[in-house]
Amino acid sequence: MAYRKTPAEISRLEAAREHLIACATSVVTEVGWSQASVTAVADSAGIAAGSVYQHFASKTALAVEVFRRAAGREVDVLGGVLREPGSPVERLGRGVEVFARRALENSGLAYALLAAPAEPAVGAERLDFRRRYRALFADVVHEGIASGVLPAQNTEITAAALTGAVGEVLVDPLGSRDEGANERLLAELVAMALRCAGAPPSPQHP
Amino acid sequence: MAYRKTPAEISRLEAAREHLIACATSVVTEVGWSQASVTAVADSAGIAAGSVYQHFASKTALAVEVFRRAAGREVDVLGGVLREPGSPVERLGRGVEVFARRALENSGLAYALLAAPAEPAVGAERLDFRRRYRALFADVVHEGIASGVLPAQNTEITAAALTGAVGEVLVDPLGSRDEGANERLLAELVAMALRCAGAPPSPQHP
DNA sequence: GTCTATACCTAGATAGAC
DNA sequence: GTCTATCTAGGTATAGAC
Repeated sequence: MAYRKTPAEISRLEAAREHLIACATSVVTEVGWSQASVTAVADSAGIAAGSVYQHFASKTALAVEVFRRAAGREVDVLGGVLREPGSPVERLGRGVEVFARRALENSGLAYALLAAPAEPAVGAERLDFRRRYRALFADVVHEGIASGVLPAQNTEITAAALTGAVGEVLVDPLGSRDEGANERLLAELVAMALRCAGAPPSPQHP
Repeated sequence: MAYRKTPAEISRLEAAREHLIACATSVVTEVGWSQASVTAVADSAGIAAGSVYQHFASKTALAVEVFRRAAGREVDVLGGVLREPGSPVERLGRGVEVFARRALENSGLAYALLAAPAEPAVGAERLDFRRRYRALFADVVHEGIASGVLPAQNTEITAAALTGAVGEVLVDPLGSRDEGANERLLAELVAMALRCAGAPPSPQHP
């Protein structure tokens, strides 16, 4: 009679795998993809380098999994915000604010997702990630055009600009990093985003 | 009596060095930083790998020089366009158009300068490069505000957004690559940039 | 299943002949 | 000064003991 894994064994394995992914994510967040060697990740997870290969066929496979998990969370959050009630312009503003706020608060991860040097396989995931971000923004802009609150425009370009703008501000943080400065930065980013989409100037952003 | 290099010897050496830089630039443009090994660059220049070290102390030093030359040219071109006669809004539009056009026409180089995975030393140069681009845009936006044709805004953020937006469109080219599409893309990028800076809608971009 | 030890490969850099 | 040949370091992946 063939041996079968018990549920307990399966969940132990999965837990180990999840732990490895979580530790790898931390390492990448702290030192970037290029410095996240198999040895460094294994050390962080408290296992031997060789043991990594019990869970992933290659370092690349692990890196891709790490990227997909983190990117998926960010896309889900942004998607959720953009689907909340409100006018397209309000939702667009909140979406940009949430995107940027999360990036500022966890800049290591944001940098890893958006810009940090990485191997080609991760680069391909990154392209897909940015496309999904742009698609989310483009949908809201499109809604705004359809409902007449935004002028006609190439929604792909506006969405790409919003993604690129937040990324640019993030990668090379402007000015100081104190709390007040971050809040002002966010407000000004949102104002810029609304202008970019063609929303009429609002009294609170004179 | 000590030996001195003759002028002819000096210029021959400099010529060899320049040739090496030019070939390295080509290689980087074609295959990116990470694939531009010393061997590949030396082959391209028609010399042995070891001979590279007659001209540069390390691969990193060569890479930095390649980056600085190319980035310096781009900054000079953009600076020149932004200083030509015209209103701040006109100049801003032309600047974005020139930036994007050059990037589209030589996308390999633009990608290498703006986004391609690279070693840390090149990454540092890239940060500086992007800062210089942003400073140029920020100056024109500032002029526009001072002369009353643009609304008050954080010029650093607007400038960062313009840089990021063009980079984003560039790194993942939208749509087809035929001539007409490129021209439409450029027109729409410029329209987006002017909205982003808060320029009033013009009749030619309804 | 996990560890230790190691094989293997790539790529930067160096030494010595010519 | 340039080439050929080689050294070395760092990192992925594997083999075999436990």
